[in-house]
Amino acid sequence: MNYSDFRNMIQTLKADIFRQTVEQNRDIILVTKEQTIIRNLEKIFDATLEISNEKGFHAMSMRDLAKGSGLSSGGLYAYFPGKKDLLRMLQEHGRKVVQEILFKFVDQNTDDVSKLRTAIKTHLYLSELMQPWFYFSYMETKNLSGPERENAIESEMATEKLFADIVQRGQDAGLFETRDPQLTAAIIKSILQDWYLKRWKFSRRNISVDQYAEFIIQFVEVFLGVHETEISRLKN
Amino acid sequence: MNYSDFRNMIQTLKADIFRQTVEQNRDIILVTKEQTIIRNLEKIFDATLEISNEKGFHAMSMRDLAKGSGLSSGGLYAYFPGKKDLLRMLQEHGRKVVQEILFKFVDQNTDDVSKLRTAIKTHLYLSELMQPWFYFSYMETKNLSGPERENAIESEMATEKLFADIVQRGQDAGLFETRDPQLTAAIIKSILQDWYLKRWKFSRRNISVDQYAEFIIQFVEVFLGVHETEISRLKN
DNA sequence: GTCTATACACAGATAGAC
DNA sequence: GTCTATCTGTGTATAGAC
Repeated sequence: MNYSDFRNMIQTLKADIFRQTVEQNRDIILVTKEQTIIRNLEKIFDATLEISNEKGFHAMSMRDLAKGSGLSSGGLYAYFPGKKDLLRMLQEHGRKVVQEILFKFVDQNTDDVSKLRTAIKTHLYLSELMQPWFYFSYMETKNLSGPERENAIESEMATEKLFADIVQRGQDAGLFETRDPQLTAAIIKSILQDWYLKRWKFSRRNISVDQYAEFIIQFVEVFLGVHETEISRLKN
Repeated sequence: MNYSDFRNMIQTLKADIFRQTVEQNRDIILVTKEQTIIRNLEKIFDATLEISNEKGFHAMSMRDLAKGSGLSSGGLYAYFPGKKDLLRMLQEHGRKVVQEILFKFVDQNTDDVSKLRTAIKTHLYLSELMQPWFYFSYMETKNLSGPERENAIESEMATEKLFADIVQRGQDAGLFETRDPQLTAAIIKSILQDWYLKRWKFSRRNISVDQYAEFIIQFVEVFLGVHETEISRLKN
C-alpha cells in the first residue's frame, strides 16, 4: 500500500463518518435538511481549519469565519450554538475518522511486523490527507474544557497503546529485540507528529510522504532489531 | 553530566543573558533602573508563560497579566509598548538562552559520539529547566509576524543543523552507519520535543529526565550503529 | 434557511493623579 | 514608577426582515 492507494480506499469511509457527525449533532443544528447541513458544515469546517491554522482558533473571529465559509455572520449560528461548540464538533469528528480508519487498517494484518508497518503508514497517510485537521487538533486541544479535553487525551493514549501493544506482542513472539514498549511507542508517535506539525520543513526538502514512511519504518525496525530475512520476506 | 549537574552549571549564564535582554530593549522600556526592570520583567515573563500555556497568549488579557504579575494593567505598559512586543521579547530571550548554552556545551567535546550525546542531553535538560518557555515558544511561534517568524524558523533550523552536522561528521569519521543526516536530525529533534510538549505523559509514568535521556541516546546510537566497544569506552 | 442590523461585553491602550 | 479611570475598537451572539 502506498499513499495513492490509500486515498482511493478511504473516500467512502470518510463520507460515512461525516454523516455520523451530522446525526450526532442534530439536536443542536437548527437546519433540518441533511444535504444542506453537509454542504455547509463542510465549508464551515474547512474555513475554520484554514483560518485557525493561520492565526489560531481563538483569534479567528466569527466575521472571519463568515467570510471564509461564504455564509453570513448570523447564519453560522444555525449550524452550532457557539464558537466553543464548533471547536468541539470539529475535534470529535476528526478523532472519529482517525480512530476508525487506523484501527480498521491495522486489524487487517496478522503478523506483528506487518501490523507495525501498517500502523505507521496509515497514521502517516491519514495525517497527510487531513493535515489541516491534525495540525489544528494538536494546537487547539488545550483550549478544550473539562470532559472534551479528557476525550482528546484518551484518544491520544489509545493511539499510543496501539503501537505499544504491537511492540509488546512482537517481542513476545520473538520478532523484536527487548525494548521498553511504551517509550518506543511514544517515540514513534512523536516522529509521526513531525510530519504534520512541521510540514513546511519536508516540502522545502522535497520529501514525499512515501519516502518519509520508508525512513521511519527503517528507523523503527533497526531499533527493534527486525531481522533482514524477515524484512526481505515481507517485501511487497 | 546529569540533570542536577547541569542545573548548577548554568545559573550564572542565565542571569547574564537576562541582562542582555534588558539591555537590548532599553529603548522601548520606560523604566530606567536596571534592578527594577529585571525584577518586574521576570515576574511579567513568568506570568505570561503560566497564563498563556493555560489558555493561549491571544486569550490572555492584559488584565489577566496584571493580576498574574502583580503589576497594574496600566503599569505593564512601562515594560513594553504593546502585547505583541511582549511576545517578541519573550521569544527572543528564550531563544538566546537556548542557542547560547546548547552550542557552548556541545563545543566542549571533541569526538562526535560525545558531541551527539551532549547535544541530546543539553537540549533535553534545557527543555526540562525551561519547560514553560519551550512549550510557549512552540505553540505561539505561528502568532509571530514577518521577520520575527523567520527568526524563529531560522533558529529551529540551526538546532537541527547542529544535529545533522554531528551525524555527518561521525559518518565521515567512520563512527556511524550511513543514514540520511537531515532526516536523522529531524527525528532526534521531534523526540526531544515530545519531552516538553507532552510532559504530562511522562510525569504520569514517573519517567525522569535522566531516564528519558538514556533511552533516546540508546535509540539513536542503535540506529547509527555506534559500536558497543565505543559505547563502553565512553561510559563515564 | 439566510440575511442585515444591532446589542452589549470585553479587549488593548492611554491620560493624568500620586 | 505605578496606580485608577476611561477611551475606543472589536468580539460573540441575537432579533427580526425576507
